[in-house]
Amino acid sequence: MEYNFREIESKWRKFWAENQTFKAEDNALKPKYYVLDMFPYPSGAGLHVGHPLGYIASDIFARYKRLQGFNVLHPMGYDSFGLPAEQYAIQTGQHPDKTTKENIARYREQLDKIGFSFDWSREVRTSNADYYKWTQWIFTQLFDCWYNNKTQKTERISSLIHFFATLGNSSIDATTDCELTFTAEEWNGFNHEKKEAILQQYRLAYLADSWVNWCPALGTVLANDEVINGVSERGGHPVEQKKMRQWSMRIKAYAERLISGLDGLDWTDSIKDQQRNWIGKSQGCSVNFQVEGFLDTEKVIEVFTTRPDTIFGVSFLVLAPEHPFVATLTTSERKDAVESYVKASSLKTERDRQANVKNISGEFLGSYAIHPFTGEKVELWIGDYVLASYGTGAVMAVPCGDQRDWDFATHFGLEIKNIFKNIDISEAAYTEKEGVIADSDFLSGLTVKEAIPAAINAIEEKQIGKGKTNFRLRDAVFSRQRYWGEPFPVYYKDGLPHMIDTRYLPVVLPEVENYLPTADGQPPLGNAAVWAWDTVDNQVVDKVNIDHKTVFPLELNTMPGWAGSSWYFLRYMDPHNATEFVSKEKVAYWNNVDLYIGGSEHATGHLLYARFWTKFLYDLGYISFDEPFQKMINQGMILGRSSLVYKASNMTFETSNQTEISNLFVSKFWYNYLTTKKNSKIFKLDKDDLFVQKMNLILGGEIVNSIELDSDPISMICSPRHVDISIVENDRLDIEAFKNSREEYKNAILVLEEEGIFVCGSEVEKMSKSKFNVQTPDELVDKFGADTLRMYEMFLGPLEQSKPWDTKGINGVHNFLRKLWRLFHDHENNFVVSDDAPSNDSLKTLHKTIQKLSQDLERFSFNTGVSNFMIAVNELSDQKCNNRSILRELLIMLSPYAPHIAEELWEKLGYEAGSINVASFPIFNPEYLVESSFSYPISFNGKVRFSVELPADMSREDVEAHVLKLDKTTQYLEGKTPKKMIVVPGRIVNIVV
RNA sequence: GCCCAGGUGGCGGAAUUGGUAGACGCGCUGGAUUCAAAAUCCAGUACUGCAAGGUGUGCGGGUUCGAUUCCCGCCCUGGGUACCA
Repeated sequence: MEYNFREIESKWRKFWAENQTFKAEDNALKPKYYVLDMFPYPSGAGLHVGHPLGYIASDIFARYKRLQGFNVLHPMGYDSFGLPAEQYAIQTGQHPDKTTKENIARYREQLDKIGFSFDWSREVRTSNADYYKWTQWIFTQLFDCWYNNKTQKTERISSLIHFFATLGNSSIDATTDCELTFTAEEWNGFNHEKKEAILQQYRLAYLADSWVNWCPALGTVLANDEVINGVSERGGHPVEQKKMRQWSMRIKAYAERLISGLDGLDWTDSIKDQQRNWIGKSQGCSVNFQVEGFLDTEKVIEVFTTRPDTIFGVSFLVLAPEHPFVATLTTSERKDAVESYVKASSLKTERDRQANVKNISGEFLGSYAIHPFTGEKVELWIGDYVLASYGTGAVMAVPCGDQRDWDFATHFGLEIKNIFKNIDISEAAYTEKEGVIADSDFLSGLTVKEAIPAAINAIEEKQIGKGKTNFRLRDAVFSRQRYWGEPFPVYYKDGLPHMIDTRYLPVVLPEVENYLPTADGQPPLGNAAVWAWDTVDNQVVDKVNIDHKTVFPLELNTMPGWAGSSWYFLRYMDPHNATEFVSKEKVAYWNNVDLYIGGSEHATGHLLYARFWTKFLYDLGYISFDEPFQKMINQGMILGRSSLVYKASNMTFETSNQTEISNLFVSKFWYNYLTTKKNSKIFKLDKDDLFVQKMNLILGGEIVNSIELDSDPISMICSPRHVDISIVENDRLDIEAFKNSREEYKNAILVLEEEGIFVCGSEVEKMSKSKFNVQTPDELVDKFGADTLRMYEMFLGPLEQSKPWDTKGINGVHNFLRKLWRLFHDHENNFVVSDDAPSNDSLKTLHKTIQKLSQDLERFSFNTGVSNFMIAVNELSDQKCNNRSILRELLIMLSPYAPHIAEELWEKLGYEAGSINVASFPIFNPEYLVESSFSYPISFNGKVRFSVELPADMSREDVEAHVLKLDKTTQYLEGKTPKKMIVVPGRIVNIVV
């Protein structure tokens, strides 16, 4: 074999590992470049060809940056806590740590085969105690901080206590749930419990009773981004709302910075938009409505609106059914109806509420609010289209300007005031934010844009509300009722949470006998015997020692999956630091991630949480930047191409000797044939029909007389069945393998095509085990080599696009590498290169390639990069070029894409092994591309007719004169005089007739 | 519904500031080599037409000497989101 990729690739993998070729030095002399792949969860299924797509791209870029003289940090590790390992543990009784390690080993084996230039000395695993020690540490820091809105900065809780003790809380602008106002004297008079309860409402990590997404099937709480359409992201189980005491993260505090920070990031608009929508900033104003019959200032209904300009269009107010005032504001006549409505909506899950968007429902409370400007009575309603958890849980309904209010008003026959000048609202609300306001006292005649600030002014002057910004973003629930996650460094004393001193971290995950919740419904950690905190010896001790004096119960929840992944990119900079989560020097040198590659599915989860923690750590001065990922590329999904066989169904065979015909599979041609028959309403196939004849041929006699096709238009003549793609090649089924693949296929009758082959149908869909369309990288590496796989995955198309996987083209890429090999070898596979001066053609090919390749790499266009290598090798082969100086440069450029073959040939060229990784990327010299002549396309009215070779430096005027004199020009002019002539030197000539 | 991305041969895709649409690869057709096959090499391959030519980048308009590229309207596919006041 000439190009022995198996030998070459194993040789260099070994070399790289032994020589630690890709170890990144924490060296401040070279400029740094940080290339990171999104943290993988090591699933039991291993990698399929879709997974390494991004890794290959980032690896190419990392290697390219090394060639440019950068000190490259390109690490890999595992997000190794998580649900699947735990569920597997529940099923099999195996410790998740064991199965996780096995999965990681398999991942590593698969990754190693592809030749990535990861610095494995920096590997991190979130489930390692020396990693989660620092996750716990960060949690304690969050607990110890609050957010100052005035300075837009995180501060230590001690500064807040100082404020409280000297000024009370009324002058503090903090992100808080605290509604109580107190003076310094009052604060100083509070007992410890009361103080701590108040502080909880300020802490960034806080314990609170909150409505959570409870998933009974998984037995745990889920974050908002883990719930998709009312079911769990993992497993698709129903989710309901439940009030539970949970740890939460006050991410809301950072909402403004999380939105504005997006502007400086080099991410796709689509991800930025997703984050913006998720955070959901809306600017508006709060307005207080007095309630009729209540002088008590406590009974004021506060609403939030983004359209204060429509305040004179208010015709009723709607409260959420959960609004605290509902019971008191309901009159006795309306009591029964309102109570049953409140009860009915409390029983609805969030999903039901979402599903019934079209179903308008609500009840009149019987009481009235007072319009703050007109003094008119305004009906009070409840309706479940108003959400308790957003804004104030109450809205001022303006049916003329809001479609939901319009629908509600129309449904219940409520008044619809029109406050828009010359706008018809009889069919629908007018929701555009433009136009002129009418019938609105001091706002009349103003445009919407003028009226909004004018209304806010008036509202503020009247002291019935103020301009306000609301966010849709909710605080993130941080507790999970699971075993396989980071334990909280928290014990409980008198019902209050206390942090374990950071000196004693990590608090190591205890052993349990089983991974299910306890009989009394506690999380799995409730099963642990040794799970109490001894505040004297500062260690975890047996629960029997709990005395609530010096030994206390520990937290039973664990942290969610996103805890460990919110800061892992920092740990890679300093993975073995035992005294800090990352040293200041190292974080200052490496800074944030220059290039982050991963899927877009983390848009509102990981990518938001990691930004939040980064801003937090930045505020505290631990790190020197407040955005973690400067540039991000989201690779598209690789879809599987499934193969289908067609099982005959809904066909009735009329046979001469009662032969039972079942288990019949037809090839693609016959599938199309039968479908066409049915579609043209031919339901009976006679003896002279092609398919009947074919059947008799197979059965060996005149057995089938006719076939009846089911005439029901819905029924399918043949039902497609997935077959394993490993027994199909180029859509051709391996019939033997098919029959042996399943018991029921043993006696299958196959109706083949003319050529005696069985052709499968195909479908492009997500890669999954159940569709038998999973392609693992391992098989392809075995068959073609890692270099071929790397280049082929890149060759498929633009990185960001999702595309179907199809191995059809892989031969083309493999042939390219063999052709490259032949450039360096003669027919007998002897290594032969020439030291002669290269030809001008070869220099031109080389420099054209340098130019295109650099441009392609800079814009992450890896697919065109591969094409350019192919073009270069084709041209050099045609030129019979084997010049060392040309091939050397070509190899350097190729080494990021196909590192193994590049190393091998580099060594053969006589350079030091491994040194191609630190060679210099060739410099483009435009002189080699200078052409003496240019072939001008000559077009008439924009249509190209012919071309003519002219000197490249010919002036515009000369080109024009020359072209006009040509016979062909005269021919195409057909006797007419040109109106205008456009000459773009070096580009085109266009003659307008 | 709203937001975002995309729509180019038989297929994956290319065309970087508006300038020869279909690079490169697959597949297919024909040929060379071979006892034969694989591999390799050569030629062809958008559609239509015998040809000259005509038509072509989802559809309909527009700007321009010239549009896959810019503008307006629409259709389709994929992703996100969903009573957010």
